[in-house]
Amino acid sequence: MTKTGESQSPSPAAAKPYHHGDLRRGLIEAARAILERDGPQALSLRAVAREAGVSPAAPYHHFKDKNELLNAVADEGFRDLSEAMRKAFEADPGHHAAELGVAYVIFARANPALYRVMYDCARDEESMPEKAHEEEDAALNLVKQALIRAGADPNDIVGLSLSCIAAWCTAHGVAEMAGFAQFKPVIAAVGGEEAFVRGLLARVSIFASVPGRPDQAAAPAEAAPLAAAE
Amino acid sequence: MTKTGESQSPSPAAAKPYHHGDLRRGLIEAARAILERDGPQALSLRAVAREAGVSPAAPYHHFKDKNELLNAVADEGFRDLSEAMRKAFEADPGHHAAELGVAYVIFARANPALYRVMYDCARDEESMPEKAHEEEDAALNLVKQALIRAGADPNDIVGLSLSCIAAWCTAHGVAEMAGFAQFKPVIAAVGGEEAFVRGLLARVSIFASVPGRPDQAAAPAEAAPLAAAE
DNA sequence: TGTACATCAGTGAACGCGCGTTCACTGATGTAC
DNA sequence: TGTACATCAGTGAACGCGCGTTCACTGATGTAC
Repeated sequence: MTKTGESQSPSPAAAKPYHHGDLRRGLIEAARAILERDGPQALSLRAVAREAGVSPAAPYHHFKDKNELLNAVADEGFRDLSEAMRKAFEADPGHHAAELGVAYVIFARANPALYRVMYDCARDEESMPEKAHEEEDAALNLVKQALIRAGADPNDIVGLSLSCIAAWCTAHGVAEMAGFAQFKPVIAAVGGEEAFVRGLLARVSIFASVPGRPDQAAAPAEAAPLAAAE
Repeated sequence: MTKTGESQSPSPAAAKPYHHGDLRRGLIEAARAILERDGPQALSLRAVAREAGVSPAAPYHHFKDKNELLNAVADEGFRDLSEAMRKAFEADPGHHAAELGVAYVIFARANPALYRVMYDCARDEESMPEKAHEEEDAALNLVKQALIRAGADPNDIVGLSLSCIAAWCTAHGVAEMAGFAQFKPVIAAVGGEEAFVRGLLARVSIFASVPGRPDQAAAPAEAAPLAAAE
């Protein structure tokens, strides 16, 4: 972790020094570059080293193994996602859950391969770094705040958890499927992907009876606001 | 595709004949066994051949390459999923969309590795077999029927499509995330996974205005700007 | 019914590949004196 | 300020592995006569 580079060498940095300076950082960035360019299945340790311009053994001075590098990448992803959601939350005076959902999906769609790595890390939780868990919790907390603000009962712990989880699941589903080619016509019809995503998030109520109202589920009027929307 | 086996040989089948009888079938079943037992990343062509008790080259008499085998497996998965949804639909006198969602999630949760293969096939659609597309369409049609039955406007093509897609996305999200370890406490609190899934599907309305009822639930104001936004 | 033969579904050895990881090493850094 | 040296971050060659795929082959099947 020696901060070299500018401290000693006045050379124009063109000389590709033996020491990298901050290879840990460089490797994570290389990994993200590969994800963006070639997708998740191209993300091997060797490819990352190659991308960073370093020998295949070099990463082992910074990460125990491939998994640890993956975790670091996912970790950073969760931080970025959480940050994006926080910004959206603060930018919306009403602090609506929907804005959090949109921010979530937009992030995932802008970084699909990274998102997939994050998801894979989240799934087998034993390997999940605690930092990522914290970011996840922070994001979920925003959702909880939004729901309470919208009138959810803060004392109904289980109900509130269910609502947060449901929101998360829906956002995940939309994030993963929004890019499906077969949706292109609909996306075009509603005027672009963000409108599409907002439209989807706005109508997940199809499954639900109104919470706290056991009567009726997918009510007749459902389609009406939809039709009006476009 | 020669139907051998029982037609000629009265032997007790213990003798492991040179010809398999229906290796294509056997390979697909072997693949599903591997998926169930070892997960998706264990699914190599060689492993499938091994599982089927056959040399690594044998599958090439039945599938052009690994991808074609994968497609066949996904294809069968889509058929099974569609079938499960159809059954649930017919078993429910009210033909509710929620029952379709539950059936979807239960299938995916019961066959997580298979579901993942199916999803991967669905995502890069160019490799998607048309048979699978048909099954998908059939399943989506059930959802559409359920929504229309619940009062959706059959003439609002785009709105109906959006609703179906939203339902599908939500089911996908729930299916993929229901197994997350961090949800275990909530699952226990609501009395098991099916109750959990039903609870989630029942409250996806958090993103939405209440169908046909602008009051209540997820803040009235929230839905309005959303709907207006598109 | 019996035999010759084309067809087909298997075998098993081999190919080249990229992978994760280890190893002994070496070049650069920065600190103690 | 100058020098000796411990520390650390790199190298590059090598390991064993399992993979997808190809190849020349051979054993079994079923059909034509």
